[in-house]
Amino acid sequence: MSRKPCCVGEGLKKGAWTTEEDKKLISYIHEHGEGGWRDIPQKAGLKRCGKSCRLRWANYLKPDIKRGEFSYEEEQIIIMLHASRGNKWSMIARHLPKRTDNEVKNYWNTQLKKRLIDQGIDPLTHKPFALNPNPATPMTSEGQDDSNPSNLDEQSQSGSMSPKSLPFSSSSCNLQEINNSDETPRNKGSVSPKNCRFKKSSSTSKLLNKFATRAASIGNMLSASMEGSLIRSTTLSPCLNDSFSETSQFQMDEFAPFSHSPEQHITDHTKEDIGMDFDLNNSEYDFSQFLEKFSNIEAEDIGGYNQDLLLADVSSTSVDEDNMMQNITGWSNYLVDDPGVYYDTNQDYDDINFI
DNA sequence: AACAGTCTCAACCGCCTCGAG
DNA sequence: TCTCGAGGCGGTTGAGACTGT
Repeated sequence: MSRKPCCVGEGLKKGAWTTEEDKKLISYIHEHGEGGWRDIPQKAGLKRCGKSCRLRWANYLKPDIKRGEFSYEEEQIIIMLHASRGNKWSMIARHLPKRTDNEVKNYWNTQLKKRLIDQGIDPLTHKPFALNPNPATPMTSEGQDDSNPSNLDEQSQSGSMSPKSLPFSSSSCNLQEINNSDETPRNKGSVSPKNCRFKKSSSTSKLLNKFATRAASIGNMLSASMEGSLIRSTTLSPCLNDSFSETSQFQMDEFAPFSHSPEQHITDHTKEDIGMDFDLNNSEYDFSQFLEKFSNIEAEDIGGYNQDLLLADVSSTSVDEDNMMQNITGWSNYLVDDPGVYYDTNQDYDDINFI
């Protein structure tokens, strides 16, 4: 059995729509409403197939479509949802009011994907292409010219520094490199949420800030624990304390996403600093629990954005330890690595730890 | 100014899903 | 339960705009 193609027919027009055609379609839909797309062309006097009409309406003519540049918040949402769900453009678009799946898809393919590649991250897996065995020369604000394309290429090829993400690169929060270092993380690119803060311009940013902080912290803990060489709490606590106190005022006691066993090689001191309790010996973690906990924190403080919408599509998938680690590392890197990242003007570049 | 290369995004294509009969 | 078709979805294409030489 073969299905006849939707859009075959003599004299059917293809290609760009004219304003005249647009007017006809708009007029018809205003009068009769959406639906029954197969019959619309004939009734509206259009030499187009119904499918083409539906697409034209849905992607372009619909009155509540938002066009133009994507905001910082929208970018972050796309990246997060793509990381968790892949190329589910319609699903992602549902989280971006007034954006169409086609627009989101185009934006990903033309902008975000390239940006991730520039940063040495595989846009398909959302993981680094490869860890850089030779960390790039530490960066300073001096001598960096973002507008210099040759600089950009070198940086992207090194996989260590995103031109667009300066001064806060993903590298500055690269957990694995931190753990491979003999030096204290503080001196060699520790995960410092304070240094990797988002704009505070919106509720969504606040939400993302919190998640970034959490993810980075948890990533640190898991990574250190799995290597059996836990970073001393003194190296972790400053950034955590800073970030938690400044960005969220979390009630840390309430946040214990993976709490089960007290038996682990995390020192009590560290746990205290982190403010949470893990069962690192448990082979599986329910990542959705983490998200659920996260979404419930300071619900009233999130403002207008619908967290449920953001988190609704995160399935309750149990992941193994490796996946958990990769997810957290990847997400935290994304969340702190963006050209729109807020830079605290009270802070010197010297305070920023680059690898 | 002319040309070539690159980028963007609207539109198309073909497969999939789901509901009606 | 099966068939059929409308609508939905993601991948791909290509025309036009843009940029560099």
